[in-house]
Amino acid sequence: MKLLRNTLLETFVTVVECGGFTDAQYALGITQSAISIRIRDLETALGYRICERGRGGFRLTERGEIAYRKAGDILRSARDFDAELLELRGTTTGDLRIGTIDAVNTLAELNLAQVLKRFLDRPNEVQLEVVVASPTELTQKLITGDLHVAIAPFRNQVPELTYTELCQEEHRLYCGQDHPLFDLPDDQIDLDVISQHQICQRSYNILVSPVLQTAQPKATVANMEAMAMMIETGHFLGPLPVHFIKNWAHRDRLRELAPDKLNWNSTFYLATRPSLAQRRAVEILVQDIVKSCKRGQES
Amino acid sequence: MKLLRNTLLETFVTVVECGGFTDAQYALGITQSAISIRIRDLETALGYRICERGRGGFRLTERGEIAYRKAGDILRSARDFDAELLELRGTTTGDLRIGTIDAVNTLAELNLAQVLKRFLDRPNEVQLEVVVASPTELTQKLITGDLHVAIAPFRNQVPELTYTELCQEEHRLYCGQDHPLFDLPDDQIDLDVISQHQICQRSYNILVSPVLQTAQPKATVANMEAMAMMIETGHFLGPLPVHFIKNWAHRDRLRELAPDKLNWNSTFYLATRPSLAQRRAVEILVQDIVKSCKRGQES
DNA sequence: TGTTCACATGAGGTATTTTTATGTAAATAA
DNA sequence: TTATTTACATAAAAATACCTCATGTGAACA
Repeated sequence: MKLLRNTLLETFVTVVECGGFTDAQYALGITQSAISIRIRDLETALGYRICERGRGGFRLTERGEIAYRKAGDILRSARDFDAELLELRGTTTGDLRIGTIDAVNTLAELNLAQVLKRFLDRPNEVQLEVVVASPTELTQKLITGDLHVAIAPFRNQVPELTYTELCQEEHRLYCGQDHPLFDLPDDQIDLDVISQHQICQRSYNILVSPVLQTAQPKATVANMEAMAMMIETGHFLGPLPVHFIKNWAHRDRLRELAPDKLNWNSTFYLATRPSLAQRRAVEILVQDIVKSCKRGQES
Repeated sequence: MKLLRNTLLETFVTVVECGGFTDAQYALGITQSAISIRIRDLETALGYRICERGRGGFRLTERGEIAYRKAGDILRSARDFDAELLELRGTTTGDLRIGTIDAVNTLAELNLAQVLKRFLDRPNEVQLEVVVASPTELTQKLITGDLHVAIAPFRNQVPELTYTELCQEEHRLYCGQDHPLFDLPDDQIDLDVISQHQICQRSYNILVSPVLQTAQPKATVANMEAMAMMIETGHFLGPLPVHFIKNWAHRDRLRELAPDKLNWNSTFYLATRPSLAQRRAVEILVQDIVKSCKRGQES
């Protein structure tokens, strides 16, 4: 049910996402002619062409590009508006857009999958959407309203958002089985030896180089699996979360290096925009997450 | 022309503002029955009653109150959205909501009336709205998008907004003709004498008491005319902008006190939200204001 | 050159919305 | 008490908007 329905804008956005009228038919549940008319009407209202279409392919015009972005924004806030008003009725409804960094599913203390399961088990009409991005992107998306909640090790906390501490994540340094250090006995491995080797750096979160005082890292990755793969090549050392290794298929092909000397902790936070915390759906999910984390730490 | 037209919400907001269906007919240009149906439809969609109506008078329910506020917000941002998309067409259009503190019209260096005149003289379809409020309220309204630009002596500047310095405003201390100090020769008036008397304090802006080290002020006003009237009672001394006095009808009934020792300057700023500065209408107005101020200072 | 693809257009029908006319209930007046 | 007015609700008819179906058009491609 839609309070703030706007057929023209919704059509436009769907058409862009489907890459043309023909496919959008099925997404919108109307015929291609209806779409054609709606887009024409929108263009008439705007006074300029928003997209080129036809046999040559579908393409947004320059202005159409801007219009598309703005339309997406306003439709998102319209959906939130709907949800807010409908929740006054007593039901839990609307979109719930959650963001995390990658590889959170193996964080035992949090157990996000379990939390989501519990949330979905409750009677509600909420539509979940999960986005994976870097902490910086998550922060941005929270502020613009793209996301309702996000979970990540937020190092730079901004005043617009509220943060709740969730749990710790321990990182250690690893090498692959083809790496020269793989077969070296423990007593021959110290920081000096380690610092002779190339490090693969994650583009956010743990910074290894300062501790080891190695040169600029030759490789940078923005994803945990990518990091694991780079390490598996045997060319790089790299930090990985302990919980991640436990679930990594080839964990026997990786070796921890000086775990007692080299380990880093990052704190995971749950972030929300205070104004959105009013939404019942958001409220419930946040409580679920926090509760799950407390339980995770006790056990 | 409306891109994001929402008949139900617009009807609701108008009905609330008109205080009932009957008056809203004329505002909306439809019959009372249509309004009745629209409100019923909105209530059906929401699942709860938003207002009590009938012979006993019109009244919002508790939830209706919340819905009304949220509806106002979303409609405002919908209008802004419209304006942004329509301006891509090349025309200058949309709402332009300006906020100031009171008594800016006599600020010779700024000459806001002249600026607005010039703006309206240009060919455009912009709808102006001017709001007068305190700096704190103006800041709030800018952040929420209630206002596009505001002019005031912003002492507490927040990072969400951008500020442009405009001009200075000089305040001096005055007394009314019935005040004991009114007829005292200049050489008998010094800070000690002055500090014996009651001060009328403005609820924001110039703080007189710290300088004079007088007791807590007995009277507080939130408006320049109110201040002038309090001073005219002969019971209070109070600060007023010099430019304001020049245009005050009863300026011969007021007397400046120790203008060489007691004068305060406040700096006027123009504040906008960076994201809104993109709007052509906002851009043009801001340029007009800044230009007018520069001219004002030269002459 | 003909065919196909992706959209545009027009006629006709269906849905939605509005108006007109009238009904109802509460407050006020007689 | 009863009549009247006020403010809104409702039903049916009228008007309008919207969609589908059938068909047209023009660019790309075989």
